[in-house]
Amino acid sequence: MRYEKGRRDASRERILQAASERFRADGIAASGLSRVMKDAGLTNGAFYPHFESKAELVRESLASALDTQAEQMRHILAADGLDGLIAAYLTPEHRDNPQVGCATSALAAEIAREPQETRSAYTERVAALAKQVAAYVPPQAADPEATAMALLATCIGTLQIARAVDGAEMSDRILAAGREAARTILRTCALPAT
Amino acid sequence: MRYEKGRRDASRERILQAASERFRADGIAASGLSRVMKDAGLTNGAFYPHFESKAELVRESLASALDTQAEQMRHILAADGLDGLIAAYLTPEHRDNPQVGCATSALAAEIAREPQETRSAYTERVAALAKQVAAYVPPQAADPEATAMALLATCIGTLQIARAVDGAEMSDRILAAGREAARTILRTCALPAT
DNA sequence: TGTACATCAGTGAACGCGCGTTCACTGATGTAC
DNA sequence: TGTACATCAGTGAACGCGCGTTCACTGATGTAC
Repeated sequence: MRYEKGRRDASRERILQAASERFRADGIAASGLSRVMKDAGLTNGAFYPHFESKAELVRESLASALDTQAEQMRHILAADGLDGLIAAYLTPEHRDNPQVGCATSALAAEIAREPQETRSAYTERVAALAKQVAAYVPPQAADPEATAMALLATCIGTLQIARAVDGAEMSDRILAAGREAARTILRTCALPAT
Repeated sequence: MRYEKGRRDASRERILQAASERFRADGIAASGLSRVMKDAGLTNGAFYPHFESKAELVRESLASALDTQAEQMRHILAADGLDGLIAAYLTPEHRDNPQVGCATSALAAEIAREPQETRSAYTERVAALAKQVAAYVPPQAADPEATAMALLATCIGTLQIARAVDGAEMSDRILAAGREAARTILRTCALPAT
């Protein structure tokens, strides 16, 4: 090794972290590689020894963001269950900091336009997330994974609309309505079927 | 008039229509004006006599798409109520044709990054849509507009995840879970409070 | 009715810029002796 | 322990390209007489 052992890996990690934040903040298409590399403390040309294309960076940084998110959710669920997850997800803080928030909320529409390999990596992780959440859904639910998926969808849709509207008051009301709806889904799946 | 009366307006309308479809299909940042103008059957240079910037086109075409959507929803609600709306929104057809579908599902994250004027135009229309939907929410609901908003959020989040994942089977299951959750929100808001 | 003119929506080439990508080169470090 | 060398992560200029935007010009049409 001509540089300290692990330097290459550390650089790669910094690029991934910078990219995943930049993409969530500004969108994938609107984010240039030069800016990402600058955020990572490197220059343009150092990109290609680490990744073969922007598409690969998108796939890897998305996977990394989703893995981090899964771990954070695991802690929240273990500590405070689904009510804790809803309360932590649908907050003004999460709304106002997309760059460190849920990748699906920030990027879902762009992920849908990515190549199959990226969408496949995304799908695996969403399925795993749903399984994780499903473990905390009341056991009386007919289909815990479907309930988990719907709960996530409600949270994601709510956060996106809360981000898109202008006016703090309306945005806060949207968050509150989303929290209420998410809890409703939870409460109702535990009731006897009608 | 040197050209047929109304020709200018017709061109403007074609540009707006082409833009709103292109943006929903490929995203705002990833869509070039040259391509939009070509879709509209015009050349590059004809853009600026109609709009002062891409930002203005985004604002106008988004407003146009949302107005069209509001009218379509009005018809669906009048004919089949909220169950009809849920059934029409969370379909494979809507999922597979974003270019003519809900602008929020296709563009929410990008709208959040637009200038205040655009977000304000968006907010007005979302509020109007929520009012429209709220009129069909069971009158026992504590806050019909909040329920309407949450219903829309659930539909939007579900459609986005269904578009982002790969694998038709999983995507179809997500749509089904979303339909179920949306109906749950509706049914439950009509129950006496716990 | 026929002709000359004024109008202006639309044309298409060009601007500077940042994009994703390539590549010849640098220079800090570990290794060999 | 000191010196010469090999390595390779990173540098930074350059590539062609499409972006948003500008502008001198065209030519089909309505109007004036």
